Amino acid sequence: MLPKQNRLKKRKEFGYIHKNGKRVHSEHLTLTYIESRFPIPKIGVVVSNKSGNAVVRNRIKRQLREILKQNINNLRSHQNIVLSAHPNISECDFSKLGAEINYLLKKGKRINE
RNA sequence: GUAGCUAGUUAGACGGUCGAAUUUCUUUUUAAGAAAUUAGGAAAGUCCGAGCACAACAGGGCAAGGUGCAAGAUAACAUCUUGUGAAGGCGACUUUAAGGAUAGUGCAACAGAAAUAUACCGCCACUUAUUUGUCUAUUUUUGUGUUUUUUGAUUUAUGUAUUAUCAUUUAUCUUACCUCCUAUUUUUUCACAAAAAUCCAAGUGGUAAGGUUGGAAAGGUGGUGUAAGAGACCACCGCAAACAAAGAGAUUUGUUUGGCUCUGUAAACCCCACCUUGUGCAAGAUAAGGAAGAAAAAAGGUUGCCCGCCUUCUUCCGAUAUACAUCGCUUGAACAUAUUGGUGACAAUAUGUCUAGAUAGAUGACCGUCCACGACAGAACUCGGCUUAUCGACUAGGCUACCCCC
RNA sequence: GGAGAGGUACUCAAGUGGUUGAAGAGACGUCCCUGCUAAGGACGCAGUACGGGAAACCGUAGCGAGGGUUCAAAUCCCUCCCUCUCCG
Repeated sequence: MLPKQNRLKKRKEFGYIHKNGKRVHSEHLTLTYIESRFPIPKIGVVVSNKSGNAVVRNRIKRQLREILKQNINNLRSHQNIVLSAHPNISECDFSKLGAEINYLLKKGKRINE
């Protein structure tokens, strides 16, 4: 799990980021990000109801959070990130998800060089 | 040994690295460290029943809805247990929305003479009229015209037969392909015309045996009986009612009586008996109000309606603004073990335990080893059930049928 | 988490037990009309599966799926599946 200070929590925050943020896409994921005035980066994960039943959705969320946790020290400060999964996400395994997230973070220039 | 029946249990294991939530303790002061605990048999579907919370849920009536063999269990139930009836299985055993159709109403297409009541055909008796020719029907003969095979569908009759089926057979319709394509004759079928022969009507009453249907025709089979017939009578079977016995009861057994009353449908309306206030934790609780104006008849609330009951409104100003919070929230019809009572569901007593409580939502991610290679699947206020999904593994000094050996 | 509504042809849909060939409209296909197209007109369309037949045609199943009640179910009852809406 992510530490509590790094989580996005409020419904308003998710709505604001979805409305005003910039997006980067890959085959199974979408990364939405926006600048913020707090130095600590905050991350939220979204998996829709169409991806599968509750067990599948929970496992995907855990795997995505685990990958983000490994990269959290490399992330640039002053930003909020929402990672959304596409409905066919259940095809991917752990290593493929990690590759996709790295690709997205580099493409969106979210990582400290 | 094979095939089953019943009742249950379980739902990968071990190790390493990195993390999350709750509680407690310690140190430091907002963080860190340690320890303990951290998802199921269905957590699911939300199909029933309760707790709990709020709303004057006081109360009465109507409407609406639910349940439906008996006795019991339970906080309650559309649940469970033990029995009864019915159905299925060689059997162990399983399944069962199983009250009332003689309280009333409705519906029952098509077919059929007739659909819950009738009397069309037929059968029988009696009375009246009466042999005539027209019509009609049948048969025979003659003449004219059409058709003639095969397959399929529908249909008539006969035989076997309880029916069904099967075999033979009659007629009509459909027409691909093949053969012939000129004419004549014979036979058969149908249509038309002519001739000859035969039969003929109406009414009253009795009867429900027979009449190609249909899911269903109002007891069945055989006999007696009769003008013809009939539960009109008899034997056996079946149905219904009353009585007696057994049982707590559903019901069972026996005896007597009955055939006027008697089709099916209540998962159609309905009747009988019993039950139901509504909304649902997004329930709800915790806060800051003040001023002015209107007002006794209306408005609003209380369940769908009526009675009844309860409350009061409008405007302006201001406060609260991470209320996106805290509580509700987990000690409970709880769990484990033992004893006792009960056929059993279950209950009582004793001892012990505290065993998820998140809020973008924790209970995990990755790696390694082993095996049978891991199914269905994720708590969201809490319980009791039902239903549905599910790779497998295992248990019972349990039970049944068949086969083999002693 | 809680409360509801619906499912009939390619699409929109009618049909609440009974001769049903399961209305109707659009779309689609064929033909007519026109020098050509559009519009218009006619016909066909529960168009599927299985069995029989050379064919015409006949029989059975089929209204989201599976059971039940009934002589008879798209319709009545039960259980599942799918879609949509509302409650901060």
